[in-house]
Amino acid sequence: MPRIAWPGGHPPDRKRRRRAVALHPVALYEGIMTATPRRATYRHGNLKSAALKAATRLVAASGHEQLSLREVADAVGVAHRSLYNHFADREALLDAVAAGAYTRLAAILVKAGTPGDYTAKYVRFALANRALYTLMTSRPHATMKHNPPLQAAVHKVIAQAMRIFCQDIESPAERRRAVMKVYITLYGGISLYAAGVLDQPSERALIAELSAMNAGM
Amino acid sequence: MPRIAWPGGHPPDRKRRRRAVALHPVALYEGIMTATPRRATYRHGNLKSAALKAATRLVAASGHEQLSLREVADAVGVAHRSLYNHFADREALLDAVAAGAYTRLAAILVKAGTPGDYTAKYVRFALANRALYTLMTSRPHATMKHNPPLQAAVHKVIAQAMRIFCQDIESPAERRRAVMKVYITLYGGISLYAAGVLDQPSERALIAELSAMNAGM
DNA sequence: TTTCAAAAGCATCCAGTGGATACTTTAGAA
DNA sequence: TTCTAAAGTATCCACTGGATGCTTTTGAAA
Repeated sequence: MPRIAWPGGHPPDRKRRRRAVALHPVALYEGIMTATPRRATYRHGNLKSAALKAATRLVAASGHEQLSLREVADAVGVAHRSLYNHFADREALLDAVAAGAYTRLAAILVKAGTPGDYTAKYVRFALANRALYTLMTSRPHATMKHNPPLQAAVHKVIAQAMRIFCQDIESPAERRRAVMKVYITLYGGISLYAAGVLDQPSERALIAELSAMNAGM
Repeated sequence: MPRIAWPGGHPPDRKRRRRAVALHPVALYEGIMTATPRRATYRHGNLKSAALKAATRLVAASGHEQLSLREVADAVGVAHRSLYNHFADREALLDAVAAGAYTRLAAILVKAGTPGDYTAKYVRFALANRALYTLMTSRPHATMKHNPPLQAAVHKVIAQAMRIFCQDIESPAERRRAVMKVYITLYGGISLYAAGVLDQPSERALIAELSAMNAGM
């Protein structure tokens, strides 16, 4: 069975090819038997970080449940299977997106000086990046334990809360307990607000409310 | 092109048929050209409520994100497309499951007498039915507004909270605000506990903690 | 400088999903 | 008794995440 050489395995499938041609009119000039590379070089060069950026953008736009690997691959001009060279599976990609978002959040919280300030910054980040915040809080806890980069990013956020909310508390267990009470109100409040259940007060009013709830701790 | 009559449209597809035979050895006695009905009667008779029960069981077992229509259809012995005669789409089925769960929860909360009692019953229900609780709280708020049965079921739960937590409050806006503060802590606390973030105190300890947080309201 | 293994690409395949279409059976009202 | 509408059915479609086996390219060892 004679087969012509083709860059990267078999010649492309008819159906997908027709769609590719429709999307890339330039292929019309190249003749039907010519490969239509998505890119000048065979190697992407920067695929991992490019994919991460694209995935982050897509998650922010449409939510992590909608995200498909093919969508990400298309965005960076690569076959969907190529992503598996850099991420074990879809979940691993989402974990990486979440880790990046936690890192960004931690960088913001480092600059917080008071409980009210922390609350305001945390709430503003969550509401300005709702889909990302949903992704961050949806990563299964068991998964995190086996994902050092993600765990480290989360830890940075928690460390800032400790610094701000637990200055006077000695016992580590008590410190952790106090932080968790803070997160209960933050997470509950943001979730209900984002879901539209809270009669839509202003962001400012929400922050004031949650600050007050956390004041006594 | 001659075609033999077949119950319900075209003769079955080769591949799926082979699998069906493998699952139902009784078909071996019926000859290859005989229809192998999944059920004695053509009409199911009770499909809507049977599908609802099966879907509820499957969601409770594996979570609503895993639920597939084919799984539900198989469980009640019906073609997956038949479910569309009773539910507009997958989301509508999930909405119905959620409405049923809210109704069950409301029936429990009617018997609550004090804030602590309400909190305990609510938390116990949520933790005993975690996957269902996740489904209930994940229904988009906008969807609820256009789904009267679901909205009514949710309203029953809120009405009980009003009765218990807002006896002394006059202003409707203030009553609603107070209830929302209660839900912020309940939802936040249950979510973090279920996610395994809270160092796993006992259910009893969680209830005590959340009751205390809601005491001052 | 050449060789060659491993990393990073690729087309294709596969089983599964939600939904669409066009068909048949059957209950029950006219 | 007839006949319509509701409730079944098989099949089709586009799409998904993941598996396989191929090819190109890089860069270090020889």
